[in-house]
Amino acid sequence: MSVKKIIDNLQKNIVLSKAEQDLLTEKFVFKKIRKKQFMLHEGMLAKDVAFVVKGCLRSYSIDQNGFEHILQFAPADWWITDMYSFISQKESTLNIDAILDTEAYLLSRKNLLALFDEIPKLERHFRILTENSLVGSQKRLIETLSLPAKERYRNFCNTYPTIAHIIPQKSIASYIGVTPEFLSKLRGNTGK
Amino acid sequence: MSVKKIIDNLQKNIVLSKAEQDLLTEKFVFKKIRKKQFMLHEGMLAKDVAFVVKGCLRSYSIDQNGFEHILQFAPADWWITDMYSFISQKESTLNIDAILDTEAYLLSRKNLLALFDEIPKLERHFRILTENSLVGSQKRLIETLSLPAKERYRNFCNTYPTIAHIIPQKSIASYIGVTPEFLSKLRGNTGK
DNA sequence: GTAAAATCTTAATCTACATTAAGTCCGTTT
DNA sequence: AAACGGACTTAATGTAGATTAAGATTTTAC
Repeated sequence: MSVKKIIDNLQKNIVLSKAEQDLLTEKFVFKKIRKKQFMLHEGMLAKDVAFVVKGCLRSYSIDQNGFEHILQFAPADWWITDMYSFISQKESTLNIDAILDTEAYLLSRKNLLALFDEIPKLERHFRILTENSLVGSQKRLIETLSLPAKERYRNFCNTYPTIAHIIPQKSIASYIGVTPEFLSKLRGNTGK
Repeated sequence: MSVKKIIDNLQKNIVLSKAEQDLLTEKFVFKKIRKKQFMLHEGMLAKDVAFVVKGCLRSYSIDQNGFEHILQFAPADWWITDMYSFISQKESTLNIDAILDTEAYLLSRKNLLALFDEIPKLERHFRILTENSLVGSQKRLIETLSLPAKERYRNFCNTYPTIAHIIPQKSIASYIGVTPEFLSKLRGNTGK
């Protein structure tokens, strides 16, 4: 079963006994999310964090003018949620939906916090996970402030090689912060 | 002594016994960093994380064209380091220097990791700290992608009310991602 | 399998912000 | 107190990327 993928992910940072592995896996709920279906709607509470084993989810906000801005893609082996809502349990500002047919394991905030107390070293894994997310977010922020669109596109392709040629280009445009028309022009130039 | 400020900061998320407080505080090193002095140079290792008790530090990168991009300000009660270098112990991509005469307590990576093992609940505090930083970084990323410069300036003033009128305007411009000339024009419009 | 809808491309025009440059107002240094 | 460099302003000109619009191509739905 693909529960193993979660265990493998956790064991990147910590070692878990068989008993601990069992305790963990029974808290995850398997779910299929078909293309265009939502895992989280803006204004709801982010009850769960998802670990994707197949397909791809994305998180995004919608601005005053109705434009989407994609914060994160989550292909296989990535974690995704609305961190703000998940940790504060206040209304989310993000939407999360599937851009491909997706399979994921969901873990509720309540169960995660309970697991932190039952398996203290689990807290280490999620601290490290969050540290790495922070570094990634800061790196992207600096890039957004300092690099022109063409290089941000190149960086996107390096960060998400597995989905760069599968997902719609307008999603990539929304992620790197340009219009689909402009991205189309950029790609036309280089022929890539 | 101002060590108390660190303890107060930590006790926002966890409760510490007197013994634990003592164990902690002896690991922190007090340091004065005068205006324009560096705490970290690009290419060095970020050995320490700093907790600022007075003044203000900033972290920033310098792009290919020599322009500065400020990632974070750290006035009193804020933590600051180059997270990438601090957690990976690879060469930093950021500089950290003082924009005001500053007093801070430094904690080395080595001592922090030792403390995580000696006081497991400390890991919780830093997980939560990192979670909040991540939420802040993601919020700013979305804002950078979706809001015009004028509103990003307003948001800066809300995030850093204590320093908005003390630090040079060119620093604010570098943080919100515009030239000093354009920020000057923005401010001229509203008279603020 | 075909119609409708969504996505992608191309091109003309427009705008938020950058660049350049010149001048003003500091706070420091000597 | 003069001289200096750094910070801020103003204004003319330049440009990366937005907007609008129209057609071409691919995907989805029935």
